[in-house]
Amino acid sequence: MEGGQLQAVENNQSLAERLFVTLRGEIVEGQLAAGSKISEPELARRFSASRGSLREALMRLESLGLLERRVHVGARVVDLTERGLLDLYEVREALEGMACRLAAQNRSDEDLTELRQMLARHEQQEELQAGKAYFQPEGDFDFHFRIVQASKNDLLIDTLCNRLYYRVRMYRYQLGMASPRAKRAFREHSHIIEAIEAGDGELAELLMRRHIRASRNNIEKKLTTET
Amino acid sequence: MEGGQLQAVENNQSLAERLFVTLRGEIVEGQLAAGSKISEPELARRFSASRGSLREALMRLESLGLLERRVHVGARVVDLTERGLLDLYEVREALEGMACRLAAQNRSDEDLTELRQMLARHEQQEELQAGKAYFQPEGDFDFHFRIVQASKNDLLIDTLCNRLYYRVRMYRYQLGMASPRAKRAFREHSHIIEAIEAGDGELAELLMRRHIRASRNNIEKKLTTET
DNA sequence: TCAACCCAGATTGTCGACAATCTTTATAAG
DNA sequence: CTTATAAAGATTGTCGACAATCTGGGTTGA
Repeated sequence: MEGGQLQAVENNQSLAERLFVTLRGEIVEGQLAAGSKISEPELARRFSASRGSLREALMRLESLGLLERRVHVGARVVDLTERGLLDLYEVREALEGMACRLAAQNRSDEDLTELRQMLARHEQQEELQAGKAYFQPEGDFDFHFRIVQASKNDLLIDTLCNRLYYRVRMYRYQLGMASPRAKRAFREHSHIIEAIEAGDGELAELLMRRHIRASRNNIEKKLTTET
Repeated sequence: MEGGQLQAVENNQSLAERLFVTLRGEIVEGQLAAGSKISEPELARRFSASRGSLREALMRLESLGLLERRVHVGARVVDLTERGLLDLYEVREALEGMACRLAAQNRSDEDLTELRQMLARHEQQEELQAGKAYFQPEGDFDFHFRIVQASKNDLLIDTLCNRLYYRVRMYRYQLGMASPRAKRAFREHSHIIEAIEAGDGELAELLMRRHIRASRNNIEKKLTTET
């Protein structure tokens, strides 16, 4: 348990905000173990901050669903369950499907060119490390992320990119989720972009939902056979 | 601006929690006007609470999307825009559609009987006040609410019932949304329940999405003709 | 031996005060 | 008269201390 370095982030923000960002990272990457209890005094000492500022950060983490607080008992990091992971996939299927439908309607030309560039980069990476058998996970995130932004629905963007995003990353880091085969994921992404370019929202939604559901089924199968 | 009565809620909760619930109600019903600035010292005095406790309540409200805070500037109640209302419908279409699909799979027998009872009550009410031309809005909420709970997906339930729910109510109260015709809404609800009972998730999702999209289109048309 | 009760220690909730920052108003220069 | 500058006032962010509550261990009684 090191003396904590606060990330610089943006220097002009509030202390509570920096604490929030730092702790969020530690929870996602598992340095603050899933299921473990949070001691306010201890964490406050570790960052040389007051309990008040720390508490503000904790409450933001709670609203992200990264920890649970109970009155007069304290905060615990959420624990990762198979059920929670599968639930998350179902919500993503619904929301990202809708995001694709809307992106096909509302995308700007700039959105489209950026998506195409991103896809090209992924293809290069894939060819370079063809043997490596898995996709850059961050690249996959970026792709989904970028599509959501093209939907132009602020509530949808906030829900997916600010609220569910970190939960997804937490599962990826700590349950080391099966990443779909690079080749197949690449082709699916490619088809989704084509549907978006063609303005076919119905197809774009269908493809994205199938894409996400395939991942979910993959995980579900792996979990039921392993346990 | 009255001296504020804190709702009893549950007496054994924290002060910040009670402040949160009270303020949430005032924002939803418009007593704290949309778009208006929040003065921490003023509100704290009004409830005879410290600024610290009040700030905790404000932060929870922020995470509900009911107010926006900017560093060193303060909090404002969100303002209601047509765009925001339409965005909200799109997110609900995606999430409640998925909730219906899952409810068809995962509902308990108890869920189903409660839904049927609820529908029966609505039919009675409707016959009683047939001329009144509009549905009890709370009844409609309850119906959607109850379906979501039958989905058994905790993340979905939390997102819809704890996060989006109050935003929906806020728009209903303050923009006095067009409530769909009672007769038609009732029939649509009835068909949705039948699909859920039959375990036909695909149909249930389709019907719910159509149901919500019809409301959205109704609003959209009304807004574009009025302005 | 086991259960209920009680006490001590620690943790969380709440408060008031101080420091940093923003907004507004008044002033002065162009 | 307009614009820029600067001081004053108010608001927000941060802190440390006190009160209310929970947790764990020990004691007492059946």
